[in-house]
Order: sequence, then C-alpha cells, then structure tokens
Amino acid sequence: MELDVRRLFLLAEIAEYGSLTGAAEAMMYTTSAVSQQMRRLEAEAGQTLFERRARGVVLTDAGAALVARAHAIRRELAGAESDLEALSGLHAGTVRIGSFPTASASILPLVLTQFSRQHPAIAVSVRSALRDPLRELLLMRDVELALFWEYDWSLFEDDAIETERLLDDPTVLVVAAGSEVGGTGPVKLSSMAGERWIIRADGHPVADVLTRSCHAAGFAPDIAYDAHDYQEAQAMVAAGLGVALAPRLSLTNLRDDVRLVPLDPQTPVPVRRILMGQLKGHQPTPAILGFQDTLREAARAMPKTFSQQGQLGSVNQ
Amino acid sequence: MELDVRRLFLLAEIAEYGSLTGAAEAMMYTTSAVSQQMRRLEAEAGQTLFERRARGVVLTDAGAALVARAHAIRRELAGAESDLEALSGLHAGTVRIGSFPTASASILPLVLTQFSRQHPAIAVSVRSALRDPLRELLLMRDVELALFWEYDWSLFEDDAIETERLLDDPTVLVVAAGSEVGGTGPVKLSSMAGERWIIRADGHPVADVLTRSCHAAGFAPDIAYDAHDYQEAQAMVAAGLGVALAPRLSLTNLRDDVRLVPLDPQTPVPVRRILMGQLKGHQPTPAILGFQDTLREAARAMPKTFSQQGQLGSVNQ
DNA sequence: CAACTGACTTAACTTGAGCTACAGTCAGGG
DNA sequence: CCCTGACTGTAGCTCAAGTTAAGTCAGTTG
Repeated sequence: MELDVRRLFLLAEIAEYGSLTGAAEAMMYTTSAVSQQMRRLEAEAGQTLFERRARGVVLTDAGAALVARAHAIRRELAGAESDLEALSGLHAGTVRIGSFPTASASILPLVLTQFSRQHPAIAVSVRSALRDPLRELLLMRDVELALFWEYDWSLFEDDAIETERLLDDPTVLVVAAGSEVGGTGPVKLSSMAGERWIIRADGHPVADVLTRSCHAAGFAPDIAYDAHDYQEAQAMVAAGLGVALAPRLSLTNLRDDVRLVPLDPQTPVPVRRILMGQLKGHQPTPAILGFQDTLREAARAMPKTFSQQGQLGSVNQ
Repeated sequence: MELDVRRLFLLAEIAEYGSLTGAAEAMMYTTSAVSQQMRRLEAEAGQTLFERRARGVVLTDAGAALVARAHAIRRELAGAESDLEALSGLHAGTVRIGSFPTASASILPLVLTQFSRQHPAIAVSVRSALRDPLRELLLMRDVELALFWEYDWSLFEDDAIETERLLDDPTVLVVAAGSEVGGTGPVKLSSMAGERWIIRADGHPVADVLTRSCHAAGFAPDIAYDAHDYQEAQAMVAAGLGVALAPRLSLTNLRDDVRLVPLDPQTPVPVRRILMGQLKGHQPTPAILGFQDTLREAARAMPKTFSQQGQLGSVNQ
C-alpha cells in the first residue's frame, strides 16, 4: 500500500472544505486532478475514505483517521522548517573551534563570552593544540574553524586550508618593572645589544624572533635563560635575569613586576599574524559564519584592549 | 522552501548508511538520482545538510534535525497504516444502525451483544423509528444499515435502497394459558371463527393481518379490544378478553399466563419478513460488513431461539 | 608516485505521474 | 423537468525524477 504524503495532505484539504471542488480551488487544481488523486489514495488505503454525496463528500472513519495523521505530519514539517529557521538564525547549532595555547589564553575567552552572549543557544567546543596537530584537526574536520599564527619567515601554508588574517600581534620587549629601559618611549632593538635575554626553550618559534631580530639589529643575543612558557619567562624578567621579546598577545595577564616596552617601528619589528583558517571549499554553517563575525569583531577591538591594559601606547600600526 | 517528504526519507536513508551510494542501493536508485534529490533538498532547506567526505558524508546539525523529523513522519505514516489495518480488521470503527421497535426489542439485543463480543472495539449506535422515518434515516445517511419489515400485501420498496431478506417472522395465535385452543397442535384459523379478538389500535399494520387472514378463512373477526402495544395485548389475552394474532418476534418476552399456538401451515399463514436494508451503491465499510454478518448469523439462529423459549415447535418453514 | 578505487557530481536524455481540458454522469432543488 | 453543483473518466501534455555516461576528487595501494 504505502500511503503517499501529498495525497494525505490533499485529503486533509478535502476534509476542511467538505468537497473535492473546494479542495481543488484551495490548491489551485482542477477537480478532476483531486478526484484522480483520491482514487489512488483510496487504492493505497485499501478502503473508501469518504462517501460521495450530491453536494460534496463526508469522511468515513478511515478518512478521518488519515486526516488526523496528515495533520500530525504537517506539524512535523512545520517543526522541521522551524528547526532550520533556528539553525540559520543562530538560535541553535554547534561550532567546533581549534586554537593554539596563546590564543586560547588571550583573545579566545573574549570571543567566547561575546559569542555566547549574542547566541546563547549555540554550543561551542574548543580544542587547543599546537600548530600541526591543529592543522590536522581541521583537515580531519574535528573542528570547523581554527586559529593559526605565522611570521614572515614561517608562513602558514596549506593548500587545503584557506586563511584570513585576523590580527597583527606585535613583538614587544618585556623588562623588569624597575628597569629604566623604554622610560622615554619606544626603543630601538640595536640599543639593547648589551642586555641578557630570556628565551623560550626547545626551539619554540618565538626563539627565532629574537635571534633574527637581533641579527638584523647587528648583534647576537646573550641568552640568560631558557624558559618553558611565557609565565616562566615573565618571572625570570621580573627576577632581573634579563629582558625578553614576546608577542603582545602572550602577555595578556601581565605580572605587576614587569613592564612592556614597544619597539621602535622605524626598525623592522617582527609581527606575529593571527589567522583564522577553515577547509577550502567547505561550506560554513550559519553558526560558523556567526562565530567568524564575532572573531573578526574581537580582533578589531584587540588593540584597544591592549592599550586599556596600560603600559603600551598604540602598539599596533 | 516547502520541504519534500520523500526527499526527507531519502536523507534519513543516507544518514543510516553514511553515504549516498549506500542509500541509493537500499532504495534501488542510482547514486546520481540520490545526489540530485539531495541537491534539491538542500535548496529547499536553504542550507547544507551534510558534509561531503572522501568516503561518504556526515550530517550537519541541520541534516540531523531533518532526519529526526523524517523519522517522526515515518512513525506517523506507520501509525496511519495501522489505523487502516485496525479499521479493516474490525479493531476500530463505528456502525450506525436503524431499527423498528419490535426488532429493537427482540433480535437486535442478541445481535448487539454478539457483535460487541466479537468486535469490542467497534462502536455501535442504534436509532429506533417507524418504517418511514427509518427509510428517511437511511436515505439521509444518518444510519448505514436499517432493519425493515414487509408483508406480502405491503412490500417494502424503495429504489434507492437495496434489501436482503433476513428472517421470516411467522404470525402466531396468542391465547390465555388456561385456554384449550391448540391443545392438540397447530390450529386452523377457520376453527377460530367464534372467538373474540384483541387487535392493535390506530390502524397498526398487524391489524391488517387479522382482518385479511380471517377474511381468507371465511369469517369477520369480532373485535374485543384495541390495544396500543403488544404488552397490552398480551395482558388482555391473559385476562380472557379474547385471543390475538401477533408476529412471533413481538412476543420475545412472553407472560406466564399466555400461550402461543402455531397456525396450521396447510392454510396460508401470514408471514412478516424482516429485511436488512442499505443504500444502493453505497460501499459498506468493513465494520458494516461485519455487522451484517452478525445479523445474518443471528437471523439464522432465531428459529432455534424461538423453540428454546418453548410453546412452539418448528415455527419457521 | 602513478594507478586504482570508491564516492560524489554534472549533463543529457527518458519516462511516467500528475496535471489540464473537456465531456460525461448523477442527485437535488426551483 | 431542466438546471446546477459536484464527482468521474479520457486523452494528452509537461516536468520532475529517474537513468546513463562521463567526469572529478581524495584516499589507498602496488
């Protein structure tokens, strides 16, 4: 048998108007079409669905039962449409984001609170990982969007991933609070040749920043300490072991006993670019699009956030 | 937008198999057909419903929502089919019956109890009326089936109603319990010429039976009393005012102080035929068909019922 | 790393379900 | 008794939903 849903809807229409002709007018069909469809439906149902009277028709028990089912199906369809509505209107949905540790500790919290305030019904999950595992998460579709970083000399490139530049994260100098360095404003790196340096251990990419920058400024840095994270580096700077170069974003929660000094923009200042990446040709869901908007928004506001946190004037160009 | 239900089902199939190809095989389509249908469905939905991977597809939130709705609709359809099943298997439904007073008081109670024992889920409603109003009920479709009666000289005829003879209801003689009439078996009406008679008043059709029968037997009956119903007539017979002729069915609950005497079948005995009538060309519902079966069954068993109630031997031919 | 495989897409073509137009048929109502 | 309103039947057209065939693309395998 296998009842056809369109015919059930037509039957419901007939029930409403009490005649095939009425239903036909409502549906913009001819009466004949309705009659033919109902013949089929009765064949599918295996029984008479309405009695033909001289002025219209009246449902049998079977017809009435099918009309009730038709209404239930209509409700489901309406529900389906409102589901879609909710998803496209960001009243429902999920996003899965990948991020690297520094971003997770700085810009991302802002973005997450902002986003969940704007779209409280959308569930966000974040996975934090280093650059290559992160790329892998994206390629494996374990996340739909990921944050990456790059320097001029180590560009992020993957021909399956398209990126958008979110924000420039400038390199700044971290000095002990009591230090006189930068008391008069931005400093030239070349003037720091005599300092000792705190560096990130294990060939961390930011170590590159120091060696390259100093090389460009015409000296080789004197390494005082290999720190394993930015907190440790800050602590060593505070302790007076030396000064450090660090991306501004990594310094979101700054110790009281250290101070940031901008580098003189006259000389080339290494900039870490923060990128937002997604799979190429991967149609983003409405929820992802919304999340991207919030990300861009937050990135645009970031320089202001930096300056509100004091210590630095306009760090970003 | 207006989502198409068949496509939703196809999507559910895809969800189940995890690939268009799998769904295509299950539905005996080509992959191409499935792909085209899904393109349409996505257009209807206004968003991507699944991500294309190298080995199959995985649903987006929107896709998953639609699949859930598809399952709900499937359940409704299954429910609709089981509704139909119930109605055709007489596990559901209604019948509306019309009947005349004598039948309502005799054969109908048996039929109703029998039917509701066989098909407890079917609701029966009975409307009782005299012959012409009853015909009207049937023509107006206020009942789907009605019981009628006829005598040879007043046949029930209506070219919009088709009838089926259910049962012959013989005319019998009602005498006081102490009477000697019929002590030796069936009596000839002609031998009753000297009796006084109890008759139904107001030109009730059964009055015809008496006058015609007596006329045929060669005498005119001496009317002792005009009764308004069969109970009153029985009471008068019991009181010794006279004897009466009555259709056997009208005497289902017989007083202790009256007795039934069969008429000698050698001479023409007026017989009331009980008919079952329905609108011509009116497709009966399964429930009606079932009720008709029970009616025929009860009618066939009626003569036995008569004889079990004693007094009369084989009344029916 | 080239060829293979499995899965989705696209284009062109085919087919039949589902319309329309139109010509009944049938039952009530003036 | 014809007229009207409503359902039915037939013939034909149209377009949606299939198929076939020829890609494309991403993993996998020899």
